[in-house]
Amino acid sequence: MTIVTRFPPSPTGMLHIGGARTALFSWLYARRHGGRFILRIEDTDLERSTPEAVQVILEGMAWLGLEWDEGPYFQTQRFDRYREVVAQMLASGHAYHCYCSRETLEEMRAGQMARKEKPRYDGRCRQLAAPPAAAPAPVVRLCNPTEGAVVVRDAIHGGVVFENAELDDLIIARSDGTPTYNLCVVVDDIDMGVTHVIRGDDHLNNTPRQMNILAALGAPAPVYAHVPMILGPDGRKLSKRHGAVSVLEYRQEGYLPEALLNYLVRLGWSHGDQEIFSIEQMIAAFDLDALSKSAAAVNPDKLLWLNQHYIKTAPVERLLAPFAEQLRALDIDPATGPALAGIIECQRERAKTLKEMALASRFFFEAPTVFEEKAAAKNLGAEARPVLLALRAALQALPEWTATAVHGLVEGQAAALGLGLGKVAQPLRVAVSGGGVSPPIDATLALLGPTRTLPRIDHALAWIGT
RNA sequence: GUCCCCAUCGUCUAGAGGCCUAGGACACCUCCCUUUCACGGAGGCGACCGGGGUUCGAAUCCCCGUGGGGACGCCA
Repeated sequence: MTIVTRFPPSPTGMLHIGGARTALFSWLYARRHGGRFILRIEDTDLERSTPEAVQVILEGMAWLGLEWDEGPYFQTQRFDRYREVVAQMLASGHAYHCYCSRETLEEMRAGQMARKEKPRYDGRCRQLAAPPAAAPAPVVRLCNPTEGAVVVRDAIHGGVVFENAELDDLIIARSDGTPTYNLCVVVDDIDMGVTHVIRGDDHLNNTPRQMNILAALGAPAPVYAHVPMILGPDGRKLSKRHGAVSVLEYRQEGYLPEALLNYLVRLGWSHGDQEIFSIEQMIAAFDLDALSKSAAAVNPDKLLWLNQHYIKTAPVERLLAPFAEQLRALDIDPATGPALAGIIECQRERAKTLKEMALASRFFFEAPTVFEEKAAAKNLGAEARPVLLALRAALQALPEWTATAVHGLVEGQAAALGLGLGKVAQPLRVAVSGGGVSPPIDATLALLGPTRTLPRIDHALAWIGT
Protein backbone atom coordinates (compact mmCIF):
# COMPACT_ATOMS: atom_id res chain seq x y z
CA MET A 1 0.00 0.00 0.00
CA THR A 2 1.30 3.41 -0.92
CA ILE A 3 1.33 5.84 1.97
CA VAL A 4 -0.45 9.09 1.20
CA THR A 5 -0.37 12.06 3.58
CA ARG A 6 -1.57 15.56 3.17
CA PHE A 7 -1.25 19.05 4.54
CA PRO A 8 -4.50 21.03 4.32
CA PRO A 9 -4.02 24.61 5.48
CA SER A 10 -6.83 27.10 5.27
CA PRO A 11 -5.68 30.32 3.63
CA THR A 12 -6.92 32.69 6.29
CA GLY A 13 -3.60 33.83 7.66
CA MET A 14 0.08 33.04 7.57
CA LEU A 15 1.82 29.69 7.69
CA HIS A 16 2.77 29.52 11.34
CA ILE A 17 5.20 27.14 12.95
CA GLY A 18 2.49 24.87 14.25
CA GLY A 19 1.23 24.32 10.73
CA ALA A 20 4.76 24.03 9.43
CA ARG A 21 5.48 21.26 11.90
CA THR A 22 2.37 19.33 10.95
CA ALA A 23 3.36 19.73 7.33
CA LEU A 24 6.86 18.54 8.16
CA PHE A 25 5.63 15.45 9.97
CA SER A 26 3.29 14.57 7.12
CA TRP A 27 5.99 15.19 4.55
CA LEU A 28 8.53 13.14 6.49
CA TYR A 29 6.15 10.27 6.88
CA ALA A 30 5.44 10.16 3.17
CA ARG A 31 9.11 10.43 2.29
CA ARG A 32 10.10 7.83 4.83
CA HIS A 33 7.76 5.31 3.27
CA GLY A 34 8.18 6.29 -0.33
CA GLY A 35 4.64 7.63 -0.40
CA ARG A 36 2.97 10.76 -1.71
CA PHE A 37 2.49 14.08 0.01
CA ILE A 38 -0.45 16.23 -0.99
CA LEU A 39 -0.97 19.95 -0.51
CA ARG A 40 -4.59 20.93 -0.32
CA ILE A 41 -5.90 24.42 0.23
CA GLU A 42 -9.04 24.41 2.35
CA ASP A 43 -10.65 27.60 1.16
CA THR A 44 -14.31 26.79 1.62
CA ASP A 45 -14.66 29.71 3.98
CA LEU A 46 -15.21 32.25 1.23
CA GLU A 47 -15.39 35.09 3.72
CA ARG A 48 -11.95 34.72 5.19
CA SER A 49 -9.84 33.02 2.53
CA THR A 50 -7.54 35.22 0.50
CA PRO A 51 -5.24 34.65 -2.47
CA GLU A 52 -2.49 36.46 -0.56
CA ALA A 53 -2.65 33.88 2.19
CA VAL A 54 -2.39 31.11 -0.39
CA GLN A 55 0.72 32.80 -1.74
CA VAL A 56 2.26 33.06 1.70
CA ILE A 57 1.62 29.37 2.38
CA LEU A 58 3.17 28.35 -0.92
CA GLU A 59 6.19 30.55 -0.29
CA GLY A 60 6.63 29.21 3.21
CA MET A 61 6.46 25.61 2.02
CA ALA A 62 8.93 26.34 -0.74
CA TRP A 63 11.35 28.06 1.61
CA LEU A 64 11.23 25.10 3.98
CA GLY A 65 11.73 22.73 1.08
CA LEU A 66 8.59 20.74 1.81
CA GLU A 67 7.79 19.98 -1.78
CA TRP A 68 4.48 18.35 -2.46
CA ASP A 69 3.85 15.57 -4.94
CA GLU A 70 0.28 16.53 -5.72
CA GLY A 71 -1.65 19.73 -5.68
CA PRO A 72 -2.13 22.31 -4.57
CA TYR A 73 -5.77 21.31 -4.76
CA PHE A 74 -8.36 23.93 -3.96
CA GLN A 75 -11.58 22.87 -2.34
CA THR A 76 -13.43 25.74 -4.00
CA GLN A 77 -12.76 23.95 -7.27
CA ARG A 78 -14.36 20.77 -6.04
CA PHE A 79 -17.78 22.10 -5.09
CA ASP A 80 -19.54 19.98 -7.70
CA ARG A 81 -18.11 16.88 -6.16
CA TYR A 82 -19.19 17.84 -2.65
CA ARG A 83 -22.69 18.64 -3.89
CA GLU A 84 -22.85 15.24 -5.47
CA VAL A 85 -21.88 13.57 -2.20
CA VAL A 86 -24.39 15.61 -0.22
CA ALA A 87 -27.14 14.63 -2.68
CA GLN A 88 -26.11 11.02 -2.34
CA MET A 89 -26.25 11.19 1.45
CA LEU A 90 -29.63 12.87 1.30
CA ALA A 91 -30.90 10.15 -1.00
CA SER A 92 -29.57 7.33 1.14
CA GLY A 93 -31.05 8.81 4.30
CA HIS A 94 -27.68 9.60 5.87
CA ALA A 95 -28.48 13.30 5.81
CA TYR A 96 -31.51 15.53 6.01
CA HIS A 97 -32.61 19.11 5.49
CA CYS A 98 -32.83 21.29 8.56
CA TYR A 99 -34.95 24.42 8.48
CA CYS A 100 -34.13 25.77 11.90
CA SER A 101 -33.24 29.42 11.89
CA ARG A 102 -30.09 30.74 13.48
CA GLU A 103 -32.28 32.27 16.16
CA THR A 104 -33.85 28.93 16.98
CA LEU A 105 -30.43 27.36 17.20
CA GLU A 106 -29.20 30.14 19.42
CA GLU A 107 -32.11 29.69 21.81
CA MET A 108 -31.53 25.97 21.90
CA ARG A 109 -27.88 26.52 22.79
CA ALA A 110 -28.63 29.08 25.44
CA GLY A 111 -31.17 26.79 27.09
CA GLN A 112 -28.77 23.87 27.13
CA MET A 113 -25.98 25.97 28.57
CA ALA A 114 -28.33 27.22 31.27
CA ARG A 115 -29.17 23.61 32.12
CA LYS A 116 -25.44 22.83 32.18
CA GLU A 117 -25.76 20.50 29.27
CA LYS A 118 -23.45 20.15 26.32
CA PRO A 119 -24.83 22.47 23.63
CA ARG A 120 -25.88 20.49 20.61
CA TYR A 121 -28.54 20.28 17.94
CA ASP A 122 -31.49 18.18 19.06
CA GLY A 123 -32.30 16.74 15.66
CA ARG A 124 -35.83 18.11 15.51
CA CYS A 125 -35.84 18.36 11.71
CA ARG A 126 -34.92 14.73 11.22
CA GLN A 127 -38.47 13.48 10.95
CA LEU A 128 -39.93 16.36 9.00
CA ALA A 129 -42.33 14.96 6.43
CA ALA A 130 -42.37 18.10 4.33
CA PRO A 131 -40.61 21.47 4.47
CA PRO A 132 -42.47 23.92 6.70
CA ALA A 133 -44.31 26.73 5.00
CA ALA A 134 -42.31 29.90 4.42
CA ALA A 135 -39.20 28.10 5.59
CA PRO A 136 -35.78 29.67 5.12
CA ALA A 137 -33.28 27.93 2.83
CA PRO A 138 -32.28 24.75 4.69
CA VAL A 139 -28.89 23.47 5.68
CA VAL A 140 -28.05 19.81 5.32
CA ARG A 141 -27.20 17.84 8.42
CA LEU A 142 -25.57 14.48 8.89
CA CYS A 143 -27.79 11.86 10.43
CA ASN A 144 -25.43 10.93 13.20
CA PRO A 145 -25.99 7.53 14.85
CA THR A 146 -27.75 7.96 18.18
CA GLU A 147 -26.42 4.83 19.78
CA GLY A 148 -23.13 3.07 20.18
CA ALA A 149 -19.70 4.60 20.15
CA VAL A 150 -17.00 5.56 17.72
CA VAL A 151 -13.49 4.41 18.50
CA VAL A 152 -10.74 6.49 17.00
CA ARG A 153 -7.67 4.36 16.52
CA ASP A 154 -4.95 6.92 16.90
CA ALA A 155 -1.29 6.15 16.28
CA ILE A 156 -0.31 8.45 19.11
CA HIS A 157 -3.17 8.20 21.58
CA GLY A 158 -4.27 4.64 21.09
CA GLY A 159 -8.02 4.03 21.11
CA VAL A 160 -10.15 7.02 22.01
CA VAL A 161 -13.82 6.29 22.61
CA PHE A 162 -16.61 8.76 21.86
CA GLU A 163 -20.23 7.94 22.60
CA ASN A 164 -22.48 8.76 19.69
CA ALA A 165 -24.91 10.18 22.22
CA GLU A 166 -22.37 12.94 22.81
CA LEU A 167 -22.34 13.89 19.16
CA ASP A 168 -24.97 15.85 17.30
CA ASP A 169 -26.08 16.16 13.69
CA LEU A 170 -23.46 18.42 12.26
CA ILE A 171 -24.05 20.62 9.25
CA ILE A 172 -22.45 19.32 6.09
CA ALA A 173 -23.84 21.94 3.71
CA ARG A 174 -24.73 25.54 4.46
CA SER A 175 -28.00 27.13 3.48
CA ASP A 176 -26.27 28.68 0.48
CA GLY A 177 -25.36 25.20 -0.66
CA THR A 178 -21.64 25.39 0.07
CA PRO A 179 -20.10 22.42 1.88
CA THR A 180 -18.52 22.69 5.32
CA TYR A 181 -15.16 21.59 6.60
CA ASN A 182 -16.00 18.18 8.02
CA LEU A 183 -17.63 17.06 4.82
CA CYS A 184 -14.88 18.39 2.55
CA VAL A 185 -12.04 16.80 4.49
CA VAL A 186 -13.69 13.43 4.43
CA VAL A 187 -14.58 13.54 0.76
CA ASP A 188 -11.14 14.82 -0.22
CA ASP A 189 -9.31 12.29 1.88
CA ILE A 190 -11.33 9.52 0.29
CA ASP A 191 -10.96 10.83 -3.25
CA MET A 192 -7.26 11.55 -2.86
CA GLY A 193 -6.53 8.19 -1.32
CA VAL A 194 -5.15 9.63 1.91
CA THR A 195 -4.00 6.79 4.15
CA HIS A 196 -2.57 8.73 7.09
CA VAL A 197 -4.04 11.83 8.60
CA ILE A 198 -1.48 13.67 10.69
CA ARG A 199 -2.87 16.83 12.24
CA GLY A 200 -3.09 18.88 15.42
CA ASP A 201 -4.88 17.28 18.34
CA ASP A 202 -7.39 20.10 18.34
CA HIS A 203 -8.99 17.96 15.64
CA LEU A 204 -9.31 14.90 17.81
CA ASN A 205 -12.85 15.91 18.75
CA ASN A 206 -13.83 16.24 15.10
CA THR A 207 -12.61 12.80 14.26
CA PRO A 208 -15.60 10.76 15.45
CA ARG A 209 -17.91 12.97 13.39
CA GLN A 210 -15.71 12.55 10.36
CA MET A 211 -15.61 8.83 10.92
CA ASN A 212 -19.39 8.78 10.96
CA ILE A 213 -19.46 10.55 7.61
CA LEU A 214 -16.89 8.07 6.38
CA ALA A 215 -19.11 5.24 7.53
CA ALA A 216 -22.16 6.79 5.86
CA LEU A 217 -20.16 6.87 2.66
CA GLY A 218 -19.00 3.32 3.16
CA ALA A 219 -15.35 4.28 3.17
CA PRO A 220 -12.67 2.89 5.49
CA ALA A 221 -11.01 5.21 8.00
CA PRO A 222 -7.44 6.31 7.48
CA VAL A 223 -4.81 6.00 10.19
CA TYR A 224 -5.01 9.03 12.44
CA ALA A 225 -2.16 10.65 14.31
CA HIS A 226 -3.13 13.64 16.38
CA VAL A 227 0.00 15.53 17.29
CA PRO A 228 0.11 17.78 20.34
CA MET A 229 -0.13 21.51 19.99
CA ILE A 230 2.74 23.93 20.12
CA LEU A 231 2.70 26.51 22.89
CA GLY A 232 4.33 29.92 23.08
CA PRO A 233 7.56 30.35 25.12
CA ASP A 234 5.39 31.29 28.09
CA GLY A 235 3.60 27.95 27.94
CA ARG A 236 0.42 29.59 26.74
CA LYS A 237 -1.30 29.22 23.44
CA LEU A 238 0.73 30.38 20.48
CA SER A 239 -0.22 33.85 19.36
CA LYS A 240 1.06 36.86 17.54
CA ARG A 241 2.23 38.29 20.82
CA HIS A 242 5.07 35.81 20.83
CA GLY A 243 6.85 37.47 17.97
CA ALA A 244 7.83 35.64 14.85
CA VAL A 245 5.11 33.08 14.40
CA SER A 246 4.98 33.22 10.63
CA VAL A 247 7.47 30.94 8.93
CA LEU A 248 8.51 33.68 6.54
CA GLU A 249 9.36 35.93 9.46
CA TYR A 250 12.00 33.43 10.48
CA ARG A 251 13.51 33.85 7.06
CA GLN A 252 13.55 37.61 7.49
CA GLU A 253 15.15 37.24 10.88
CA GLY A 254 18.04 35.33 9.40
CA TYR A 255 17.19 31.75 10.21
CA LEU A 256 18.12 28.88 7.92
CA PRO A 257 15.26 26.58 6.94
CA GLU A 258 17.29 23.53 7.93
CA ALA A 259 17.62 24.97 11.44
CA LEU A 260 13.91 25.67 11.73
CA LEU A 261 13.09 22.21 10.40
CA ASN A 262 15.52 20.60 12.83
CA TYR A 263 14.02 22.59 15.67
CA LEU A 264 10.48 21.73 14.69
CA VAL A 265 11.11 18.03 14.23
CA ARG A 266 12.33 17.77 17.81
CA LEU A 267 9.24 19.48 19.12
CA GLY A 268 7.00 16.56 19.93
CA TRP A 269 9.17 13.94 18.36
CA SER A 270 12.43 12.35 19.42
CA HIS A 271 14.91 9.75 18.36
CA GLY A 272 16.82 8.79 21.48
CA ASP A 273 19.14 11.58 22.51
CA GLN A 274 19.82 12.84 19.02
CA GLU A 275 19.40 16.59 18.61
CA ILE A 276 20.92 17.32 15.23
CA PHE A 277 19.14 15.93 12.20
CA SER A 278 19.91 16.54 8.56
CA ILE A 279 16.88 16.26 6.30
CA GLU A 280 18.03 12.81 5.24
CA GLN A 281 18.42 11.70 8.84
CA MET A 282 14.96 12.96 9.71
CA ILE A 283 13.46 11.04 6.86
CA ALA A 284 15.30 7.89 7.80
CA ALA A 285 14.43 8.10 11.49
CA PHE A 286 10.92 9.57 11.52
CA ASP A 287 8.18 7.43 12.90
CA LEU A 288 4.73 7.99 14.33
CA ASP A 289 5.33 5.94 17.46
CA ALA A 290 8.06 8.29 18.67
CA LEU A 291 5.70 11.26 18.69
CA SER A 292 4.85 12.57 22.12
CA LYS A 293 1.39 13.21 23.51
CA SER A 294 1.92 16.39 25.43
CA ALA A 295 2.00 19.95 24.18
CA ALA A 296 5.40 21.56 23.75
CA ALA A 297 6.47 25.14 24.34
CA VAL A 298 8.77 26.78 21.83
CA ASN A 299 12.21 27.62 23.11
CA PRO A 300 13.66 30.50 21.08
CA ASP A 301 17.11 29.98 22.58
CA LYS A 302 17.32 26.44 21.35
CA LEU A 303 16.25 27.48 17.87
CA LEU A 304 18.99 30.09 17.97
CA TRP A 305 21.51 27.48 19.01
CA LEU A 306 20.49 25.22 16.14
CA ASN A 307 20.59 28.08 13.70
CA GLN A 308 24.11 28.91 14.81
CA HIS A 309 25.03 25.26 14.48
CA TYR A 310 23.92 25.23 10.86
CA ILE A 311 25.58 28.57 10.14
CA LYS A 312 28.81 27.15 11.55
CA THR A 313 28.68 23.89 9.69
CA ALA A 314 26.99 24.63 6.37
CA PRO A 315 29.13 24.84 3.24
CA VAL A 316 29.97 28.51 2.72
CA GLU A 317 28.33 28.50 -0.70
CA ARG A 318 25.05 27.57 0.92
CA LEU A 319 25.15 30.73 3.01
CA LEU A 320 26.08 33.13 0.22
CA ALA A 321 22.59 33.91 -1.08
CA PRO A 322 20.76 34.21 2.24
CA PHE A 323 23.60 36.30 3.67
CA ALA A 324 23.52 38.65 0.69
CA GLU A 325 19.76 38.89 1.20
CA GLN A 326 20.34 40.05 4.77
CA LEU A 327 22.90 42.62 3.68
CA ARG A 328 20.50 44.08 1.14
CA ALA A 329 17.87 44.28 3.83
CA LEU A 330 20.29 46.62 5.62
CA ASP A 331 20.79 48.66 2.44
CA ILE A 332 24.25 47.27 1.98
CA ASP A 333 25.30 46.38 -1.55
CA PRO A 334 27.08 43.03 -1.19
CA ALA A 335 29.20 43.83 -4.23
CA THR A 336 30.89 46.80 -2.60
CA GLY A 337 32.95 44.92 -0.04
CA PRO A 338 35.33 42.00 0.39
CA ALA A 339 34.32 38.60 -0.92
CA LEU A 340 31.25 37.39 0.95
CA ALA A 341 32.72 33.93 1.40
CA GLY A 342 35.64 35.40 3.33
CA ILE A 343 33.37 37.40 5.58
CA ILE A 344 31.15 34.42 6.26
CA GLU A 345 34.18 32.29 7.01
CA CYS A 346 35.30 34.51 9.85
CA GLN A 347 31.86 35.58 11.11
CA ARG A 348 30.08 32.26 11.15
CA GLU A 349 31.30 31.31 14.60
CA ARG A 350 30.05 34.51 16.14
CA ALA A 351 26.55 34.88 14.73
CA LYS A 352 23.40 33.14 15.77
CA THR A 353 21.46 34.42 12.78
CA LEU A 354 22.37 35.66 9.34
CA LYS A 355 20.80 38.96 10.22
CA GLU A 356 23.09 39.28 13.19
CA MET A 357 25.99 38.39 10.92
CA ALA A 358 25.01 41.10 8.46
CA LEU A 359 24.72 43.65 11.24
CA ALA A 360 28.16 42.74 12.54
CA SER A 361 29.63 42.88 9.04
CA ARG A 362 28.55 46.35 8.09
CA PHE A 363 32.03 47.77 8.66
CA PHE A 364 33.43 45.56 5.92
CA PHE A 365 31.39 47.64 3.49
CA GLU A 366 31.25 51.03 5.13
CA ALA A 367 34.13 52.81 6.88
CA PRO A 368 33.16 53.81 10.41
CA THR A 369 32.55 57.52 10.72
CA VAL A 370 32.00 57.51 14.44
CA PHE A 371 33.36 55.14 17.06
CA GLU A 372 31.48 53.20 19.65
CA GLU A 373 31.72 55.36 22.72
CA LYS A 374 32.92 52.81 25.25
CA ALA A 375 35.32 51.11 22.88
CA ALA A 376 36.82 54.44 21.86
CA ALA A 377 37.16 55.64 25.44
CA LYS A 378 39.02 52.49 26.32
CA ASN A 379 41.16 52.01 23.26
CA LEU A 380 41.51 55.27 21.43
CA GLY A 381 43.02 57.43 24.12
CA ALA A 382 46.21 59.45 23.69
CA GLU A 383 48.31 56.37 24.48
CA ALA A 384 46.92 54.66 21.39
CA ARG A 385 48.43 57.29 19.13
CA PRO A 386 52.01 55.94 19.02
CA VAL A 387 50.64 52.43 18.66
CA LEU A 388 48.50 53.26 15.65
CA LEU A 389 51.31 55.31 14.15
CA ALA A 390 53.70 52.39 14.40
CA LEU A 391 51.10 49.96 13.10
CA ARG A 392 50.29 52.22 10.18
CA ALA A 393 53.89 52.53 9.14
CA ALA A 394 54.50 48.82 9.40
CA LEU A 395 51.32 47.94 7.55
CA GLN A 396 52.11 50.30 4.74
CA ALA A 397 55.42 48.55 4.32
CA LEU A 398 53.93 45.07 4.48
CA PRO A 399 55.05 43.25 1.34
CA GLU A 400 52.20 40.75 1.22
CA TRP A 401 48.82 41.52 2.75
CA THR A 402 47.73 38.22 4.21
CA ALA A 403 46.28 37.14 7.54
CA THR A 404 49.49 35.37 8.44
CA ALA A 405 51.60 38.38 7.59
CA VAL A 406 49.33 40.74 9.51
CA HIS A 407 49.38 38.38 12.43
CA GLY A 408 53.15 38.39 12.56
CA LEU A 409 53.19 42.13 12.14
CA VAL A 410 50.86 42.81 15.04
CA GLU A 411 52.81 40.49 17.30
CA GLY A 412 56.07 42.09 16.22
CA GLN A 413 54.80 45.59 16.94
CA ALA A 414 53.52 44.57 20.33
CA ALA A 415 56.92 43.17 21.21
CA ALA A 416 58.70 46.22 19.87
CA LEU A 417 56.50 48.57 21.85
CA GLY A 418 56.76 46.39 24.94
CA LEU A 419 52.99 46.05 25.12
CA GLY A 420 50.60 43.14 25.47
CA LEU A 421 48.77 42.05 22.36
CA GLY A 422 45.53 43.48 23.63
CA LYS A 423 47.00 46.96 23.86
CA VAL A 424 47.92 46.80 20.22
CA ALA A 425 45.15 44.79 18.62
CA GLN A 426 42.29 46.59 20.33
CA PRO A 427 43.06 50.14 19.15
CA LEU A 428 43.55 48.74 15.68
CA ARG A 429 40.27 46.89 15.87
CA VAL A 430 38.36 49.97 16.95
CA ALA A 431 40.06 52.02 14.25
CA VAL A 432 39.04 49.74 11.40
CA SER A 433 35.74 48.40 12.66
CA GLY A 434 34.45 51.29 14.71
CA GLY A 435 33.86 49.11 17.75
CA GLY A 436 35.44 46.73 20.18
CA VAL A 437 34.09 43.58 18.62
CA SER A 438 35.12 41.99 15.35
CA PRO A 439 36.58 38.79 13.97
CA PRO A 440 40.29 38.22 14.72
CA ILE A 441 42.22 41.30 13.70
CA ASP A 442 44.49 39.47 11.26
CA ALA A 443 41.58 37.97 9.34
CA THR A 444 39.74 41.27 9.48
CA LEU A 445 42.60 43.25 7.99
CA ALA A 446 43.24 40.57 5.40
CA LEU A 447 39.66 40.96 4.20
CA LEU A 448 39.65 44.74 4.38
CA GLY A 449 42.87 45.05 2.42
CA PRO A 450 45.27 48.00 2.57
CA THR A 451 43.08 50.40 0.62
CA ARG A 452 40.37 50.24 3.24
CA THR A 453 42.58 49.73 6.30
CA LEU A 454 45.10 52.56 5.98
CA PRO A 455 42.62 55.43 5.56
CA ARG A 456 40.65 54.11 8.52
CA ILE A 457 43.74 54.23 10.71
CA ASP A 458 44.35 57.77 9.53
CA HIS A 459 40.82 58.68 10.41
CA ALA A 460 41.22 57.22 13.89
CA LEU A 461 44.49 59.05 14.34
CA ALA A 462 42.85 62.30 13.35
CA TRP A 463 40.02 61.58 15.76
CA ILE A 464 42.48 61.02 18.61
CA GLY A 465 44.28 64.21 17.72
CA THR A 466 41.26 66.37 18.26
C1' G B 1 -21.14 23.27 32.18
C1' U B 2 -20.52 18.55 29.14
C1' C B 3 -17.17 15.51 26.41
C1' C B 4 -12.10 14.49 24.91
C1' C B 5 -6.78 14.90 25.53
C1' C B 6 -2.36 15.70 28.41
C1' A B 7 1.14 15.65 32.98
C1' U B 8 9.81 13.74 33.93
C1' C B 9 14.82 19.55 35.32
C1' G B 10 12.85 26.79 33.64
C1' U B 11 12.23 24.67 28.29
C1' C B 12 12.62 20.37 24.54
C1' U B 13 13.07 15.43 25.78
C1' A B 14 15.26 9.89 27.03
C1' G B 15 12.73 6.35 29.84
C1' A B 16 7.98 1.01 27.21
C1' G B 17 8.37 -2.75 35.87
C1' G B 18 14.34 -3.94 38.13
C1' C B 19 20.02 -1.41 33.59
C1' C B 20 17.53 5.16 37.41
C1' U B 21 22.34 7.47 42.51
C1' A B 22 16.42 9.37 36.62
C1' G B 23 20.23 10.25 30.95
C1' G B 24 20.85 14.04 26.85
C1' A B 25 20.01 19.06 24.73
C1' C B 26 18.97 24.53 25.24
C1' A B 27 19.39 28.26 28.94
C1' C B 28 22.06 29.58 33.46
C1' C B 29 26.68 29.44 36.78
C1' U B 30 32.17 28.24 37.44
C1' C B 31 36.82 27.22 35.38
C1' C B 32 40.17 26.51 31.03
C1' C B 33 41.58 28.37 26.10
C1' U B 34 42.03 33.57 24.19
C1' U B 35 44.25 40.12 20.81
C1' U B 36 37.94 41.70 21.35
C1' C B 37 33.46 39.03 20.62
C1' A B 38 32.71 34.29 19.84
C1' C B 39 33.93 28.92 18.99
C1' G B 40 35.68 25.03 21.74
C1' G B 41 36.85 22.08 26.29
C1' A B 42 35.97 20.58 31.61
C1' G B 43 32.67 20.90 35.64
C1' G B 44 28.11 22.60 38.28
C1' C B 45 22.82 23.84 39.38
C1' G B 46 18.32 21.50 38.14
C1' A B 47 12.64 17.18 37.39
C1' C B 48 9.40 11.95 37.88
C1' C B 49 2.02 17.02 40.02
C1' G B 50 -0.51 14.76 44.74
C1' G B 51 -2.84 10.51 47.00
C1' G B 52 -4.18 5.62 46.93
C1' G B 53 -3.59 0.80 44.91
C1' U B 54 -1.19 -3.66 41.85
C1' U B 55 3.81 -5.89 42.48
C1' C B 56 9.23 -8.90 45.79
C1' G B 57 10.07 -4.15 43.06
C1' A B 58 6.77 1.68 39.76
C1' A B 59 8.94 7.61 36.55
C1' U B 60 6.97 3.35 34.04
C1' C B 61 0.52 -0.41 35.16
C1' C B 62 -4.65 0.88 37.49
C1' C B 63 -7.98 4.36 40.20
C1' C B 64 -9.07 9.10 42.31
C1' G B 65 -7.74 14.07 42.85
C1' U B 66 -5.33 18.49 41.10
C1' G B 67 -3.52 21.33 37.22
C1' G B 68 -3.16 22.57 31.99
C1' G B 69 -5.17 22.23 27.04
C1' G B 70 -8.88 21.20 23.29
C1' A B 71 -13.89 20.63 21.39
C1' C B 72 -18.92 21.90 21.81
C1' G B 73 -19.94 27.42 14.82
C1' C B 74 -24.25 27.81 8.55
C1' C B 75 -14.71 28.53 10.97
C1' A B 76 -11.11 25.34 9.42
